[in-house]
Amino acid sequence: MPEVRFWLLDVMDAGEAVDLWGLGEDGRRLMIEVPFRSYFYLVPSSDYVKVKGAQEVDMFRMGKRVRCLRVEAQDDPSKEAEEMMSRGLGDAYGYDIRRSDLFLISTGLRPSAWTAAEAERVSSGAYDVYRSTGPPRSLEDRKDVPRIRILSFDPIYISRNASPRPERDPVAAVSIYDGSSAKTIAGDEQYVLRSFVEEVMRADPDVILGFQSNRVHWNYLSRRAENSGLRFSLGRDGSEPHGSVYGHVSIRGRANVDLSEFVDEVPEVKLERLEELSKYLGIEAPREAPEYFEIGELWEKDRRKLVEYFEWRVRAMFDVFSAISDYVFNLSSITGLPPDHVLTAATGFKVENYLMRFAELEARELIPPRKETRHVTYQGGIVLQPKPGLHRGIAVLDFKSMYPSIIIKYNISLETVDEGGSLRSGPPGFLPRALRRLLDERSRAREEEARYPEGSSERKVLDAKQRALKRIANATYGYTGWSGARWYAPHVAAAITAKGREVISSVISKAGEMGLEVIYGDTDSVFVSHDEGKVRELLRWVEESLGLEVKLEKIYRGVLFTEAKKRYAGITEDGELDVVGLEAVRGDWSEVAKRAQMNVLEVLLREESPERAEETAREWIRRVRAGNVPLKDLIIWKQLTKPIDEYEATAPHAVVAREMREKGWDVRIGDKVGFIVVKGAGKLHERVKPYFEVTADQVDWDYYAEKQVAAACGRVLEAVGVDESKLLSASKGMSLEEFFGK
DNA sequence: TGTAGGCAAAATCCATGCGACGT
DNA sequence: ACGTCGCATGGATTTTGCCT
Repeated sequence: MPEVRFWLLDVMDAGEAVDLWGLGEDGRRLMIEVPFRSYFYLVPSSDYVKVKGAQEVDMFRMGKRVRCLRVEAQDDPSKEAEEMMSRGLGDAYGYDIRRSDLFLISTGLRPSAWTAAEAERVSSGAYDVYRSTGPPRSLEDRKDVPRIRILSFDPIYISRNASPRPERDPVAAVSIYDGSSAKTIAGDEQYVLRSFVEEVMRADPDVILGFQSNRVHWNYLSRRAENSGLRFSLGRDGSEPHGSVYGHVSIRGRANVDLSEFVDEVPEVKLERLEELSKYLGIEAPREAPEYFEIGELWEKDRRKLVEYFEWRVRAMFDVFSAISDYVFNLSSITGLPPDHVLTAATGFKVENYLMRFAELEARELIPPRKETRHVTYQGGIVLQPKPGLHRGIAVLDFKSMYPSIIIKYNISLETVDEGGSLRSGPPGFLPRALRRLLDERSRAREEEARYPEGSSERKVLDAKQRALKRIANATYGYTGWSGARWYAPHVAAAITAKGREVISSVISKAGEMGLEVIYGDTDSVFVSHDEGKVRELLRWVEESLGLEVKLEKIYRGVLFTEAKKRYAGITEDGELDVVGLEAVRGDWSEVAKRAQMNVLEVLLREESPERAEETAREWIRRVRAGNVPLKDLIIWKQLTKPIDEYEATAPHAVVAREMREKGWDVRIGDKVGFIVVKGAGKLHERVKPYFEVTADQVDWDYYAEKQVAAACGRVLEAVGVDESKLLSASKGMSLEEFFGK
């Protein structure tokens, strides 16, 4: 029988079989049908329990060997397993895993990686169809990525002074880009939608890129297509996009990637906009991008400019994808989640999918069913009270991957921690073994990476791989404390943090004994006076007596602390400024306050002149009082974290969101609401307006001077003995009213 | 379809107390 | 003498977004 080799793109449930979609070695696209039956394990309640057709197998439960029955499901494994349990036949495992997931978990096939299968060709057309004649297997050693065809798209909807709504507003145009030239299909809506479908079928992409496509566009376009009686055939087999589990949209035979979801992987990007993401990745973005509320107007007044912008967007999506695709594909093959699902899936599910694969394929550990469990909190890391002021010559030491290392070193796992929290000795547990594999693979990737020349594509791929492995390893501790996890184990999470507190405490005491001054510390880090010899000795001591790796992360020429934990700013020997936790790095402060604070910190740390820093702050306050700041620097962005009507307190951003909703703007959970504070009486929430409605004469400049700029600057100046009130009073200058009022 | 806990800060909420005022 | 209205005050609560 001939063997077909292909790069696995997606898996689809097909009743008695699963359909594997892939890119063939010969460059042709293909679909292979593989027969597959769902199955689950039953730990029988007694030796007399028999299940027809079931196979006896040895598995492990919490590290203990158990005899199990592997039961092939006739139809619905959940129903059949639950029925057996209710009849008292035993406990069932692995019955609530989606078929396509179970297929990947049990066969060890990896999406976004090479696969081989014995198969016969059934038909040949736009893509080849095969039927497998033997079990497919993963080609673990093959690491190249085939040439992938990509198409990006971005639709333009038209509505005036409100968000477009699919039941009302038509699709005016769709910009697309296939790597050669961007174009925009415009005209009558029927024509636009039909041409879009034709373009997709003609380009036949493996990956379709969009921004907010899962949340907005597929639903919008599908509804408009339905509305005009058009079949929206975008799948390789001509099927329409369909809602998959949890808000993700599936397009058969292609990977539907919503790039906006990548923002969750990058905490540095504070606003979920293509411009922000592009800038972060070093992709050129237009200096003045139109905002969503201007689109309707621009379509009427300056269509050329609008189209130019949308064509920039589809090209930028291409660039974004080429910057992140190695990472996405690696994350996909490590976790076993298909490339279009892996960004949509929350962290916990990424970890869980990896653990399930490890459980079934390597540990032979039974996979517990997901159940609703009450959330239990437990104690976390130690945070030291910082010594306030400006310190010179400070070394920052931190543990390398502290929690993963602790889990492995102290063998902390479900099998080794009892409910009381005490540790038992025993063979390496499930969690440590699963982590060990991730970390070993990561070291291998890093070693291999070093063998390739800087800038080579191999190096880039391996770097993406090691980052993806680190991401999963670091999230594993948190996973054990997540009440939604299959392997939810708060006592295990608590044992991990307890060990963490123990080791960091011993480092702190040792540093003190050695005569190093400890300035601050948080969870896995300590800030100490930088005495080179002693620091080196301390590092050696930690590695020898604790068996954990600590590194000299940074040396600050100067570092500034206030009395607050988790907030500081430092300057390194080579003049690089770090700002941590302070307003300047927060997404919910106005740009003017952030810039002013950053400016003050620069003067404080670079010039070490509190006087000049104070003067800098005064200048900013004067500028703001004079109203000499562009409006966009006054916007305060806050995320809507729940439905507008569920807020117990009258939060300013919720008030603005409600107002926007009433005017027809689509404001949803997760959206960031931008507002500006305007003049007026009463509470703050009575003086806020959507940022795009505010004019300069309405702005409450005093609010920005006092509650934003002075507050942010005062916070850092307080560390060098300058009082915020002094900052305000001296620069305020008495108004005439105040003067005569006295 | 939610990795975790620890933390700062702002705005709002709410109980409390005080004085002024009317009956 | 008593009730209550308005207002200030200060602590508790709500909310967000950061750090590791």
